[in-house]
Amino acid sequence: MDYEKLADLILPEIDKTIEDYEAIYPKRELKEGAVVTRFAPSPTGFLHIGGLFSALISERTAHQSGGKFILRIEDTDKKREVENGIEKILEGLCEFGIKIDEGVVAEDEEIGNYGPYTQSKRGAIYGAFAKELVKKGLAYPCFCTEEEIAGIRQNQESQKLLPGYYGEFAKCRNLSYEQIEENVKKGMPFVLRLKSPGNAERKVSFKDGIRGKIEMPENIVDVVILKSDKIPTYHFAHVVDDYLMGTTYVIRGDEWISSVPIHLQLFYCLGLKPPKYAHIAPIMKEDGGGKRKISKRKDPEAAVSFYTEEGFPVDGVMEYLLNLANYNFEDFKRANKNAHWTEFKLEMSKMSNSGGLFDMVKLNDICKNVIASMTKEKVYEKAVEWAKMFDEELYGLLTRDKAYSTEMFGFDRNPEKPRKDIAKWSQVRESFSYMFDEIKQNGFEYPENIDKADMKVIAQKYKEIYDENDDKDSWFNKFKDLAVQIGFAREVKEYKANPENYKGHVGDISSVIRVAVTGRMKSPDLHGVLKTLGKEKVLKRIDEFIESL
RNA sequence: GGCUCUAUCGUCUAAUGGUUAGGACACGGCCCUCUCAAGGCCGGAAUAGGGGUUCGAAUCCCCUUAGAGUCACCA
Repeated sequence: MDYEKLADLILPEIDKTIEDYEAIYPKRELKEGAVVTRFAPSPTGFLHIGGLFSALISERTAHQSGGKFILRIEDTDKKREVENGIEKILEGLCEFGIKIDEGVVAEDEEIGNYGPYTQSKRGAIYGAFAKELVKKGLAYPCFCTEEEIAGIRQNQESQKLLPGYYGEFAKCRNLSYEQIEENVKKGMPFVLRLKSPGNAERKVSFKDGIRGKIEMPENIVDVVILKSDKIPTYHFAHVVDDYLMGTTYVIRGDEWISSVPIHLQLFYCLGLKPPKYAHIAPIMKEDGGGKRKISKRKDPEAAVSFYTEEGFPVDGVMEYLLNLANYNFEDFKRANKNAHWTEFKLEMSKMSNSGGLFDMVKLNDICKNVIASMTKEKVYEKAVEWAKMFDEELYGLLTRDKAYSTEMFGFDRNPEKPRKDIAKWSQVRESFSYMFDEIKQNGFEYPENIDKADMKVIAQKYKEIYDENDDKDSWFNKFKDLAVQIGFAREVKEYKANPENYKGHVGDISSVIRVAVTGRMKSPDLHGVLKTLGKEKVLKRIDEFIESL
């Protein structure tokens, strides 16, 4: 058959060749060891935590090598597309500090010399590569209907054969030029299939960056490369795009691992050199004893917006992801307390090759540490940023008196042993509610071991000796003096040694004042709380407390 | 079902033929302490099962079991 003629028959509108495009997109000049990676999501909804993970791995791999990180949009399936899909992805990446060197940077904006980076705008390019395949006799039009394909499949299943369009089942493989021409002239829809040169007896092997050597049977299926609307399938688009864009390292989810033989074959048929591959395990979720891939539909925590809404610090989420990626990230953090996560050298070989469970508890811990290591000014800034978006009332309260709020975030924030209580900004409201009359809950959590009469005495007497200017030592000495005055032990130890001699101890004095002022039994450093609250609030609250008794 | 991958404390994992199988999170106890948090110390907790190979196996091989992925004109 005259394949040149066939190519012109089925792809008449294509007038450029692979060489033409190679001239438009020349080979990149990269320094030794520099890697080009890409993140290539479909705009089918919000950015998934697994997507962020994969983007992070790709971005790190590129940037720590001095290479480039590309964002490509794979919008070849219009049915699944979602409104603002691109924007949502961009927003998510930006939020978490993933920097894009090339590709789509806004709904209708791209940067870089290897574009367009949106697959729906690359039709002619795929056409050229497909036409080349037809000319080589390595691709052919297939006119089979959905029903026919289903029939073939059923037949194969009943015979327990490999399902798919291949070998003797590939009817359209052997169509003559005349038959094809007739079908085309009749306007019959067709797809373009690869005429697979594979042999199931032979193996292909490749070295995966994470899993090492993987060996699989060659692909023998005549996969579709161009759908009936001339839009490429993922397989074909991947090969064409990553070749032309100069991707040197394809990092993607491990659901692609079993299609590698197809991709390798496509590169081979086109006479192109394939990139390196690394397939990362998905993030899993515990589900009734078993585990399953974290799911967009069922799990709210699958969306990255969940983390921003909850107010997990961005760096905490990234550190958690890095921790999931490389076990030695923890060691790195221990050795470099104040280092930013971008200073960590991610190693592909240290990636786990089975999917780990997403551990919200661990995320919490990491986020607590991240917040604990911030200055009070930073905490203020971040908390305000979050509140502005998600808690208007809190935003108003925090910004009403910046100095006050900043002091509040400074409670127990000493550099050696920083207080670790909040993991996310949404906890600020509850944790610091007592600092604001507007959100302070009513009522008091009375200590159980102290008589109400004693509480009253303590509160009244404390009012008399309270001086908002006391430093911490003299402030606490007043508690001790007061304790002794009313038959409580000056030191907790004295009380423990002879409990029968005392009604209580100095700790009980502070408990009463703590409850009077904050309403609760637990609080950070009481001296700091009183000082920040200020004389007016303190006295008013003590009065309210006395009245409540 | 075919193909591929995986299997170490509850969880994430370290130990690439020789370790009392290590760490982190979580959990429990003690200490410190005006409460809480933090911190310090201590503790319980694992090589899926069965066969080999070897002086020696978590590690290599085989089988079993379990889980994951994939087998579209979806990505």
